[in-house]
Amino acid sequence: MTENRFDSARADARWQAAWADAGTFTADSHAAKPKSYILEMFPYPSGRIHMGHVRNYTMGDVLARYRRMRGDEVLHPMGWDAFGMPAENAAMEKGVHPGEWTRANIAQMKAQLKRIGFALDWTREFATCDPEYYGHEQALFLDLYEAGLVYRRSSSVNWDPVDMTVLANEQVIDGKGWRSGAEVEKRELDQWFLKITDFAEDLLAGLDDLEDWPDKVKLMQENWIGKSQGLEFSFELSDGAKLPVYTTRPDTIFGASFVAVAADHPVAQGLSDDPQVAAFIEECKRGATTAAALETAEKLGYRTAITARHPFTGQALPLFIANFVLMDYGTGAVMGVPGHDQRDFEFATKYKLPIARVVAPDPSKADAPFEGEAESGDGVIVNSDFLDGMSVEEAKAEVIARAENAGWGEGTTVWRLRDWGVSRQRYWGTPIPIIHCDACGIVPVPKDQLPVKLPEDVDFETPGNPLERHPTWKHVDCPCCGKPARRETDTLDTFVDSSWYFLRFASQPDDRPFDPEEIAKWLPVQHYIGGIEHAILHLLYARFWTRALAHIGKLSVKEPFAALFTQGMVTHETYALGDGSWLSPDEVKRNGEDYVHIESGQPVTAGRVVKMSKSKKNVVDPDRIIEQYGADAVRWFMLSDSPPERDLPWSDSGIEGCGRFVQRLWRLFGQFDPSATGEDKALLRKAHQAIVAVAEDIEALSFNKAVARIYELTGATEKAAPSESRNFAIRTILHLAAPMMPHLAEEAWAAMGGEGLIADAPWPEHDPACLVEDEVTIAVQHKGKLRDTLTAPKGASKEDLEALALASEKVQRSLDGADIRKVIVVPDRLVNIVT
RNA sequence: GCGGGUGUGGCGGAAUGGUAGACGCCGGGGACUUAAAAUCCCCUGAUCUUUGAUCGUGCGGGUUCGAGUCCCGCCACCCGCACCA
Repeated sequence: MTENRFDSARADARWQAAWADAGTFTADSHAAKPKSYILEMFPYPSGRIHMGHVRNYTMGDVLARYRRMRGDEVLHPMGWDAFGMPAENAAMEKGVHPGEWTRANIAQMKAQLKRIGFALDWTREFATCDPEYYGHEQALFLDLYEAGLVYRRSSSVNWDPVDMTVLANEQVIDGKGWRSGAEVEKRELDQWFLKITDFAEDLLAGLDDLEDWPDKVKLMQENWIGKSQGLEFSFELSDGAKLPVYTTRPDTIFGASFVAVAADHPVAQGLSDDPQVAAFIEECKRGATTAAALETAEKLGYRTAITARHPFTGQALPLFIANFVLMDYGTGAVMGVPGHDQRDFEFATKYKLPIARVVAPDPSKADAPFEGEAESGDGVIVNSDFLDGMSVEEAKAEVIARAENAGWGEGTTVWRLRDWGVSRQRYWGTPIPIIHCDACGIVPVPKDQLPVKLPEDVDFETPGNPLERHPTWKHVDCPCCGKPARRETDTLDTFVDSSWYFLRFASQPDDRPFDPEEIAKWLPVQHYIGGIEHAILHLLYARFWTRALAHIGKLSVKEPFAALFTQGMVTHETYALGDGSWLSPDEVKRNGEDYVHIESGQPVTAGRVVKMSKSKKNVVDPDRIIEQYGADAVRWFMLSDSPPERDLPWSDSGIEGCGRFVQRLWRLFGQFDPSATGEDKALLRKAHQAIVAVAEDIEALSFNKAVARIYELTGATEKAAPSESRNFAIRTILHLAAPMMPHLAEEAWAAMGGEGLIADAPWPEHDPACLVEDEVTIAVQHKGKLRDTLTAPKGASKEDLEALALASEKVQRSLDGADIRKVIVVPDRLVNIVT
């Protein structure tokens, strides 16, 4: 009696061991083959692999296995983004050392990944918390420091009062910390910065070359970098001072009716002895923090006694302190042109300031009134002296030219992008390799003393930075003068760790961070796959870091990721009890149309389908599913149905279907019959068509379509009678499905007596001659509707097709004797009869 | 507010301007079985006067012999940014 069920538990383990023993997926930098670097964003070792990881890594895995079948030497590595706050939180909550906690999580998650059978090169695995890794990172930091791309300054920072740490602008969402969700405060601290702004222009221009990045991501980066061009010029103030302002609309300068500065602008601060001014400044600080408040915030101003002299008309414009002017953009001061800027319009309306028109649709409408809002669109300049009649663009250039000639202003570019603050007042991160000496100032740690290792004996009893409190760690002798000095106790933002890990995967010498020549063999990454949530932060930093290293001659590549793919999330229905508490899918059962709580029998409300998250309890544990259905069924599910960029709704019946299909294929593979003879031309054609189509689909990352093709070919093959062609079709399915269901494929390959591992077998060749159809189905339309379908020989003439169509009984009935005005024939496709 | 995306059966989704709904899931019917599981077969957009016809891809127009697809104007939802001068 033959076993006719595929035993996934046995097969999964067997083939995972076989790949590991053979070193199948170990990448060889010296191989003569073409190289493919397939990379998925490495995970934070939070404790367990979740379905989102499984989906992400399955996509990369299919690509990696496919590229191997296509003859490439593939680098498909995995590692751990291992520094970060959760480890410290665990330390505080459970009294376990962050390193210990992290290592245990890594061990667990690695075992989980292995059970899914990913084609990973584990020989290159590392964690960013390995001293070897962060030691090299410290060396790179010092390289950038020497190149002048790192600096320290006191600055107002975003302080997260819950996590007790500094956040980058990018980590503040709606005025709240991205992790803790706590309201962010402002604090003055000495901080380390990376000069990402030096590369603003280049980072922006580089986006144009990233053809295989989603437009959405490029646009988000473009907006984040925020280039704007305009005029910076100074107003002479009535108190004799000069006030620099920045405007992108110098063409509207004759429409200026006031000048405004930010509440924290020096001019405003200079007036703060006046209690009214001080009170207004306080009010501004209180108001504008959250997005919700900003949306409805009224434009508020305080009119000072100072006036500003208009550079052309000499008119005295009132100077306001205004709540809508931002200190950290441009110069922190603006000229107010109410007619052509909505904020200025609202402000002028409230404070009864003149609203002049200086741009009009055409010169005859120079005095047209405004209809309740500013007009920021294009037009012709009016009421503006020498600018009258010019276009907006001409006028901009003219004003800039005159300002530059007269010396009171110049054309400038202003960026939204800020330098990257990398200091974190945290223990579990890469120590910044700097020593502070009272005599010598800031002294880099000599490279031969790297890595600066984190001390192991730390306590997490009190919030804040344990490095600061450590009894000995920060006390060192100055490398310059030998006198007692202090170590920097800040650690690096973990985004630094993930800004170069892809380089270390490609090349990992002991004595330096990487070898540029070896990097050049693999980079840029051919497919980089991860979540859209990294569209700005990680991806911009990685692009910057790579550029910065290229800039100082450490690298020859500038763009790390040739193609980016942002995959959708794995979602699941949510379940809630009447009191609003969430239930996990295990806790509910279906009762007809409704759900009930298994334990209490209470009715359960099925809610929206949203991203799986612990807080909503709508998670499904991959391990449990693998145990039940095997790795291949889970992998297949991750690839089926939803296009990869969209969300994938998890369903129990879906995974059951995948489990059934694994068994169905296993039965079909068992029908491979070496003694069968004869040709089945139609099936042969379908098999060859599938070879072409599945390859195209995989290359386009349309895994859902590749899956559908395999289903189709499977269905056709099952129905076909035994023949040599059928054997070919069976073998074809085996190869096409191998990147997606590798364990089943190996097991069947071995059972069929295939040589070696199917993981090493090439992608099947298609025969173009077999693709050609000899018969085609022709649609016949009349009055724009389908009336009949006919079978005709491929390549039949227009005349023949027309005659065939008119001979159809159904067509004749539809025509009902009407006069035929025109017949349109598309060869091999359709006949459309117009009456 | 600005920018981007999406909208197709009960559900996930297919469809170079050329047979809308491939493929999967759910559902219905049947076969096999003492019974069940498993498996296999058939049906499965809506409506109607059901050998057939009409309607149907968010809504309203348009181009075309022919529109899910192209153009114009809306609507809804999702995502990103947000007082950026």
